[in-house]
Amino acid sequence: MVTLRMIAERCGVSIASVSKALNGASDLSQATSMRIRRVAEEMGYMPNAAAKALRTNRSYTFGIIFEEAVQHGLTHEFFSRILNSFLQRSEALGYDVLFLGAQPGGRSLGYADHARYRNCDGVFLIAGSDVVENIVGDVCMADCPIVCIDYEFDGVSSVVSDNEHGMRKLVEYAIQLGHRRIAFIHGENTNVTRARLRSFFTVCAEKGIKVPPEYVVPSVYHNAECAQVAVRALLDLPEPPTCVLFPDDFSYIGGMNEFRNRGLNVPADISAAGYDGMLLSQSIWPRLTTLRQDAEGMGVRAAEILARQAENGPPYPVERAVLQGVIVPGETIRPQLANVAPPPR
Amino acid sequence: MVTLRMIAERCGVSIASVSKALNGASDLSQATSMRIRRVAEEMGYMPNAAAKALRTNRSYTFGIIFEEAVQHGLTHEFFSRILNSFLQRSEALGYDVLFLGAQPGGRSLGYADHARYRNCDGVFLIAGSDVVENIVGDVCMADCPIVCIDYEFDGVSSVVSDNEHGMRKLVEYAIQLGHRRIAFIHGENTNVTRARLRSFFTVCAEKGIKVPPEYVVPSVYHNAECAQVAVRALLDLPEPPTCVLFPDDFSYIGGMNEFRNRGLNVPADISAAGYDGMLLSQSIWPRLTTLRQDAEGMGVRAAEILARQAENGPPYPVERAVLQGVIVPGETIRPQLANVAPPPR
DNA sequence: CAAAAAAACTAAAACATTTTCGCCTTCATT
DNA sequence: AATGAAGGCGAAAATGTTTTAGTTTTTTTG
Repeated sequence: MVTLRMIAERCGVSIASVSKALNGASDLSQATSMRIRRVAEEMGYMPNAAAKALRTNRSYTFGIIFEEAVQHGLTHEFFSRILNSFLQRSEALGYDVLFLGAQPGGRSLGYADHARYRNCDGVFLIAGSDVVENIVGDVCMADCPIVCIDYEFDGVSSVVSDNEHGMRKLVEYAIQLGHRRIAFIHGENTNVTRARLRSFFTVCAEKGIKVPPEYVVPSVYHNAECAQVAVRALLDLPEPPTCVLFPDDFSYIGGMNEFRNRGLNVPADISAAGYDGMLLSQSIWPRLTTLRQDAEGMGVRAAEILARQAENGPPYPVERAVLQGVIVPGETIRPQLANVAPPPR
Repeated sequence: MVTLRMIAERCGVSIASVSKALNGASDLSQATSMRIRRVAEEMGYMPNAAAKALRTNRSYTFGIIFEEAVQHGLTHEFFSRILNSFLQRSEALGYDVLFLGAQPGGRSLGYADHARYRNCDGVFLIAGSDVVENIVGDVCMADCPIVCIDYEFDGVSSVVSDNEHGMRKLVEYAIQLGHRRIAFIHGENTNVTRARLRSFFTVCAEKGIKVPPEYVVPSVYHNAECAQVAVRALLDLPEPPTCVLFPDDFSYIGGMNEFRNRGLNVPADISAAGYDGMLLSQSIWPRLTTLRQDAEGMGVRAAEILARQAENGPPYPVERAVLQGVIVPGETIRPQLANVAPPPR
C-alpha cells in the first residue's frame, strides 16, 4: 500500500504538500503540484478511506435500510428499481452505498447505531409499509439526514409516489371509457392504501358515480390468491362491476385467473387495470393496463436530497419529493358504451 | 460522540484498559472489565469503524459489484434473490456489504481501486454473462478474496448453479412423461448456455432420442418477444415438438403467447417447461413447470467463502461451490403417451 | 537596497483505535 | 526475608490522513 509519506519521500517534499497537491489546495506552486500528482499516479496511489473518514468525519457513505415483514426483500420489482436508481445517482454524486442491518458486527444493536458506527453521511430507508413505523423511530437516532420512501413522518424527509394522483388517473381513464361500475380491490390498511382509497372515492363522487360498498374490497398487496378471492366475491354480486382496479400487478394476475375460471374474456366481458407497471406485465397476455410508478425518479431524488443535506450539514430540514406515475395502456380495458370516444392514443 | 478516552476518564482507568475491556482481552480483572463495560453501555458508546479499520487494517466490509449490459440491474429476480441471501449471511458473519461502482468518488477508476480504497475484506462479483469477462480482470487487482457467480475463471473462486444437472433433470422429466420430440430454446452463447446445451444433447443421446437441428433454436435471455419468434419457427416445422424447453421464465411467458395465438392449449396440445422459478410463475395460469435455481444457496455460499478466506488471510485458494436447483411442478407439461407412468407427485 | 508583502512549503497536532512492552502490586515459594 | 512469578494495568507508538499555524523563500514596493 502506497501512502502519502511514501510519495513525499520520493518527491522530497512534506506529507502536507502531497496532501494538498492531491486535494487541489491553492497554496502550492503549480510546478510541485504537478510533479507530485504525476509521481502519485506512477506509484498507483489510492487514498485510505478509513484514515480520511477518521480525520474528516465524513465517510461519503450512504446507509441503506431494506426491510419488510414479507421476506421477498429486493425481489419486489418496485423496490429493486428504486434501489437501482439510488445506487447510480449516489455514485454519480460521489457516495458509496452500504447496506445497514439491525445486527452490525453480530451484536444486536439498532439501525441507528449501525449508521453511527459506520459514520454514514445519510440513511435511505426503504421499508415495507408493514414495518416502517417500527423502524423509523430507531433510525431517527442516527445523527444524519434520513429519507424514507412512500411514508411521511414528522421530522423525516421522504420521497413519495403520488398515489392520489395515480389513482385519479386510473379512475378517470376508466370513466372516460364509459365505465360506471368500477370496483377497487385494495391492499392492507397503510397510508398508501388510504391515499388511493381517498382518491378513488373523490373522483367517483366528482363524476357522480355511486360506489356500492361491496365494490371496495380489501386484499393483500402482492398476493395473487387473495386477489382471486376478492374477485370471486365481486363476480358473485347481483350486479358485478364492469371494470376492476387492482392494487398491484401480482394481484392483477391473480384476479385474471378468476376471470378465466369463470369463462370471462378480458377485456370483452370485463375490464381491468392495475398499479405498478412491472416489466412482465407487458409480456403476458393480455398486456396489462397499469399505472407505472416512477420508481427510478424516487431513487434519484432520494440520493439528491441526502447528498444536499450532507453537504450543508445540520440542522437537516424536512424535504418532500412527490413523484408521479404514468398509465401504460394495455389490452385489458375497453370502452363500455358504444357512444364513447375511443381510448386516448 | 463518545470515545474510549471519555469512558476512560469517567472510569478513572487508561484508554488501553477500556479497549481491552470492550474487546474481551484476558489481562484485565473481571471487576474492572465489568465496570468499564457497564459505563460504556450507559454512555451509549459506539466504536468508530474508521479508526478501527485504520488501525487493524480490517474493514469488515464486503464489496459487491453488480453490473450487466442490459440495464435491468437488480430487477432480475434471480440476481435479487442472490443479493438478498448474500446480505443476510454476510451480516450474520459480521460483515457489512458495500456497493462498488467503477467511479468511486466521482473519479473514473476501476473496481479494484474502489475495493482497495474502501479496504474491502472481500469482493462479490455478480455480473451478467455479457460483461463479466471484461470486469473480472480488473477486479482481480484488488488484493482480497473474490467470488463470482455462474462463471469459472482461473484464479477466481466462484459459486455456480449446476446447469448441466438442472438441464438433465428437466429433460429427463419430459422424457419420463413420454415426450420424445423435445425442443430447446436457449439464450445467448455464454458458458451457462453451453453447459445447458451440452447437457441437453447428452441426455437425449443417452435416451436414444434424436434431436433435429431445427429443435435447438437460439434466443435471448429474458426476452419474451425473442422467445415468441423462436416458438413461431418451431410450430411452423412440418413435425413440431411436443414439448418446448425455455431458457427462463420471461421467455417462457413470451412463448406461451404464441401458443395461445395459434389456438394451442397448454398442456393439452403442447407441453412446456422452463428455467428459473420466478415467484410469479406460480401465480399465472397455467402454473409454469420450471427448474427453480438455488439462488439463496448461492448467496449464502458466496458470503461464507469470502468470510473464511478473509479470516485466513492470503494466499487465497480458489474455491468452487456448485448449487443444484429443483423442479417446481406446474401445469404446463403432461404425459404424452397413454402407457406412461403419471408424473411424479 | 531594505523592508514589507506574498507565495511556497512544513511541522505537528488531531482523529479513535489497537497493541506491545514495561511497570507495579500482590502473593506464593524457598 | 528474599526471590520469583503472575496478574493487573498504563504509556506510548502506530495506523494514514487533513489542517492549522507557523517558517522559509521569493517577489514586490518605496
